[in-house]
Amino acid sequence: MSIKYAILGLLHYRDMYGYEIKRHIEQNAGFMWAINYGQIYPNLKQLKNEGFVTLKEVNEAGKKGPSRKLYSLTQRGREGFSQWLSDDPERFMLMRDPFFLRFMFFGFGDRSRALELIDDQIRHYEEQIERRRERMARWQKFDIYVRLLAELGVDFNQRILDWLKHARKEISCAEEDSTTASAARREEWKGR
Amino acid sequence: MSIKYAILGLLHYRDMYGYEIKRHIEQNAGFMWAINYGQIYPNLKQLKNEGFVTLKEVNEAGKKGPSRKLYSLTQRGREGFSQWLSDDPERFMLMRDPFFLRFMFFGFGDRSRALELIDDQIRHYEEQIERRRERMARWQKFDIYVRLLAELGVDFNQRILDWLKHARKEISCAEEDSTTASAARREEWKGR
DNA sequence: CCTCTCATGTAAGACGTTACATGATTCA
DNA sequence: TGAATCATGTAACGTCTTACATGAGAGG
Repeated sequence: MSIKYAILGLLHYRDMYGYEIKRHIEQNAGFMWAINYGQIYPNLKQLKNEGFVTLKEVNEAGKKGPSRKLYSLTQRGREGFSQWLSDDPERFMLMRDPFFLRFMFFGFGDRSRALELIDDQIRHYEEQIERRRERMARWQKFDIYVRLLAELGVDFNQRILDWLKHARKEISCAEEDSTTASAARREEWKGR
Repeated sequence: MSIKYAILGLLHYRDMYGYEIKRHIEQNAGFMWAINYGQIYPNLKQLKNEGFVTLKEVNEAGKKGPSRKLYSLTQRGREGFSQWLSDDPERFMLMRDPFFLRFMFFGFGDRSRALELIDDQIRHYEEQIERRRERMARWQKFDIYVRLLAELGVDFNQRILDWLKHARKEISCAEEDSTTASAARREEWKGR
């Protein structure tokens, strides 16, 4: 399981509390990690029981917002993390996406509905790219690894968007000719 | 849950048995779906109980290989699938990848080990691309949607490989200068 | 006063993975 | 005879998601 290690990783920057960890992961690794409290809090508890983190401080409510539990890395946590970091990673990427799965079977459904869903997807990725551009600045403060990942994230978004537009064109023109013209369009997309 | 719908989708092509369904998903949707028997067989059972598929035929052992259970779509299955296909998809893509997660924290570990892991990854994606090229021909027999997805899969692989090589260069040259030269290399990569 | 954001947590259930059990056929 | 592949399945375990419960502080 790697959420634990994601938490340990973040605690290298500074001591944090659960709510903050979630926000961090969403903002900085949102393109590869969906996270929720049902994962954060039980994992923090377990990490504490295993001696990887300690509860450093509890800000009681009434001072500045509600109570917070600040967690801190222990030596053991640092060592465990370090070990994990240099292990061989287990599995490789799966771009598991409910839209792509549907897409694979669009041929068994209505073409106009397929085009609608593609348009929704295009809109979504356009917004996504906007939001990501706004956040680009914040990543410049991080180290080279985080910046490189951010670049990859942006590039992926743009690629998917390009592909969606290419696919849309390809599909809506599917009648006219199914070999020559479409092959030309495929080349056009590849050439970017 | 969408594995059920992936199964219903495949049964649109022809009647199939569990083992065959797994093989199909691995070969044709392997870049987005990891599948195992622990999912296939229980799901087939459930689909049968819900009336989406029927057991059409049982090839007993001893004739041509071990016994097979051929499943077939019912009218209800066709309708349910059709409904799902035109629904709005729920979530969006996460490229959840244990390597990328590690990568994000390479700054807290050993740089030479990081470079080793990157090299392993480069090797893996190079092999992956080779294998995918060999399979490219088989996708030409499918409809436009499957072909478009296959194109995306290939493109993604290539993109990740390019990025890994770019990252490797960037990291191994990280001492010399941390602003001018790296900015130039970043532009170089973006410009492809 | 009411709603939003901040903050912590739990419980139930859905989903996915791994390991195991079984047995036939094919090919070396 | 032994190993590989084909074929079906289950049980245990781990992970993830969803929904719920609670309550303080800030701002309109």
